[in-house]
Amino acid sequence: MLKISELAVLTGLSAHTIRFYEKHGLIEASKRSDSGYRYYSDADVKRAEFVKSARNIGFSLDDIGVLLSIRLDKQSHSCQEVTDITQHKLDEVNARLAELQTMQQTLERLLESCCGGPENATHCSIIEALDGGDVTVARRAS
Amino acid sequence: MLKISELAVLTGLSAHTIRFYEKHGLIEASKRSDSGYRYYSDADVKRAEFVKSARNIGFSLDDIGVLLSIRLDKQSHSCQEVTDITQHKLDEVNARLAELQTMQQTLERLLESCCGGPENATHCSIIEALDGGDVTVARRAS
DNA sequence: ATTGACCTTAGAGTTGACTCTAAGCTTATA
DNA sequence: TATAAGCTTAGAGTCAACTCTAAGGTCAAT
Ligand SMILES: [Zn+2]
Ligand SMILES: [Zn+2]
Ligand SMILES: [Zn+2]
Ligand SMILES: [Zn+2]
Repeated sequence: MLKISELAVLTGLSAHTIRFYEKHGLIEASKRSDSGYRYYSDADVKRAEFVKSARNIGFSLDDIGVLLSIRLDKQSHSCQEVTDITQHKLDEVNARLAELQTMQQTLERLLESCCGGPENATHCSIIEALDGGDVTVARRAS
Repeated sequence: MLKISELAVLTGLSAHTIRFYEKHGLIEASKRSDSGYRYYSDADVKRAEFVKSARNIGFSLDDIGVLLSIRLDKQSHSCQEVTDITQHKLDEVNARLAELQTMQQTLERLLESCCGGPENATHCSIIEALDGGDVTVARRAS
């Protein structure tokens, strides 16, 4: 049975974050000492590590809640439910990637066009480009 | 001289957002009617379009404030100041791109491994992978 | 017995960029 | 002239995921 700071070291989450996740139903301490201290069993640790893994991949806390409920009762859930969540996340990631790639290209193009020197910016092609409005549009969809 | 809703149509920003940007020093209405209505000159429109362009590229409102002050007095600023901001933004974009690409790969790998079918999830390789913790790590740096 | 490190809680604060509300003027159209 | 559409303000609310604070209780070691 680990104390919260030990679980924190193990997972790389802060104790604050662990309590925060508990409040949102993601992590549990199966035991409490008489004084109220949280104690985490092996199963609790596994669960916390599951949460951390899902978080690392980029799943939202809400998604993780659903994934946890599937993990907890695999019999009552299908692979399709799991792939639905995963595919949806991938779609989000791809959409954001496309936006960022457009931004990247625009920024690179702007950097190439500007001399970057110490002289004054009266001739600056970046300022000109922004003034002209001839920059590619790529704004957040979500 | 345009009213705020006309500027909104022109820029694609909402009137709310235009007022919000004004509060943050990004957009100005050079005239007000006796009743207090904002009126935007051609120069104001250009400025608003500059802001919109910079926003489209992904610059933060703070960055845009700096870019505007350079635009306003090009004599006193250098191309280097402009490229510094641009390069810094590009660095951010590249860092986030790397994270998202890792997420993308992991999600794709997970999706390939799962049958996605309607049968129950007792054998689900996605849940297994999250349980095992063998997922690539790619979390936000900023 | 006294440090000092660790734990508890409820709840407030942070970030960035909006987004909306309420209450009340103003202006344009019919 | 009445109705609707549009404008004003200050200020509150939203989102996600933390992050921190205050005030106090607990525990291990000296
Ligand atoms: Zn130059
Ligand atoms: Zn330049
Ligand atoms: Zn399956
Ligand atoms: Zn599966």
